[in-house]
Amino acid sequence: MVTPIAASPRRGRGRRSHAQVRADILEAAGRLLLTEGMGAFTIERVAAMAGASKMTIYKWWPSKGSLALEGYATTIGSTLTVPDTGDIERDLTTQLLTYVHLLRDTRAGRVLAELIGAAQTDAQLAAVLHHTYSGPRRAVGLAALRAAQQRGQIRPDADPDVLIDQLWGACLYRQMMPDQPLTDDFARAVVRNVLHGVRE
Amino acid sequence: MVTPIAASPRRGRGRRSHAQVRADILEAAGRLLLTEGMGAFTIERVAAMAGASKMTIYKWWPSKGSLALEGYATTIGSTLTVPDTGDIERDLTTQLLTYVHLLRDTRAGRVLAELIGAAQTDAQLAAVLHHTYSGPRRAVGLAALRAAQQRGQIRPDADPDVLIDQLWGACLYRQMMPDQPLTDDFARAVVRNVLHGVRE
DNA sequence: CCACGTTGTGTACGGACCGTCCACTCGGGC
DNA sequence: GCCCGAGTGGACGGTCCGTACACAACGTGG
Repeated sequence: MVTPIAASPRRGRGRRSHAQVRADILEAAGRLLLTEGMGAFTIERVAAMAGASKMTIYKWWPSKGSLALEGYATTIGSTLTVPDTGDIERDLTTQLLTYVHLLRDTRAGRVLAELIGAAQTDAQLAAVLHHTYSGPRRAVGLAALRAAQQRGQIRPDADPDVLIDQLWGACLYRQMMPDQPLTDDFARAVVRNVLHGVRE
Repeated sequence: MVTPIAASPRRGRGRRSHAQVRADILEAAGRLLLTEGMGAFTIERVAAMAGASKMTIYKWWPSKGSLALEGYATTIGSTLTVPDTGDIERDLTTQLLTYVHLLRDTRAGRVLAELIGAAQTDAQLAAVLHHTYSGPRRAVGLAALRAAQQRGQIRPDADPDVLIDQLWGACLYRQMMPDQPLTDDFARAVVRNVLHGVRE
């Protein structure tokens, strides 16, 4: 038996409201995910923690992955900082440092890698992940890059989408395939390289 | 019941040699992995396909992931092409195009993403993956980049390790987080950007 | 004010795998 | 030719999946 999270003692075997049950389940999902990671994330355990029935969960979430991601999004929230100082190098560095900090220093970073990993064998999760996470993230970066192109700070023939992959993708790669440490200097170097080039 | 792969009919319930059993298991593992993917990869199914006992597998491989990866490596083999024309841009492009081709056009690409995904929740697999895959891969790229630095084609203050992540990492990111297609032009643009920079 | 439909709960089920254990049986080394 | 190491079949308890069914509260319409 796992300790239920319901703050107020469950009334008899009564019935919580639609919204309340949903909220309890999502909170339990987020908590389990952040404390024990995706490897221990199980629908049965979420149900037990939320004091809910598995049936209820299966009724509202199509897959384990989608529940996990929604629980993640609910408890973490997405803090997409969008600095715009007019200096693209400065702004990109700020954004990437924030991203590196998230990946390296918070539980959310670990969990994000695990979610992306799980999405490789869970098409459901992959789709939700695209809508919820990578889509918005990419959009924010694209906006900054396109604005810089308008201002003439970035060559007009450069494809902003490619840059996104070279910036954020590089960081995520270090997180998921860690032969090398993910440091602040790495983030700065990534921005510098792609802006100025390394060719002699 | 799954069709056993043993070419020669199993003799009674006799015993194959150490090496033979190992080989049969690895072949079965590789085949299962490439045909059905990591989602369907199960020790019990590998054992059934190889006509072996689960015990034997557990005796030699510490985790499901390590068996999967070794099966993968055995049947795919690693074809690390190392062109060296003296022109770093040309060589990097060649290497990356080969990589993109592997990721996009072969089953091995899909499986590789699934393996890296699984490694996010399987420390065993992560370790083996580092030794078997990402380490060597990085070493090959590093060699090319360092040589180019020696030749004065790349700025001496640029960190080759960072470049690896921006080149290969970017491609892998598109494979695992596919909001955008992984094309040949993408590979070429990635190399171009990081060598020449996109700053106006 | 009371029956009723809606909605969630408890409980149980068959199935798939996991990881482990034991009894048996070959084969090759002595 | 005998014996021990190594592999096999089979079975076990455990966890989790996904689903089914009967029942209990709630709130709403008659």
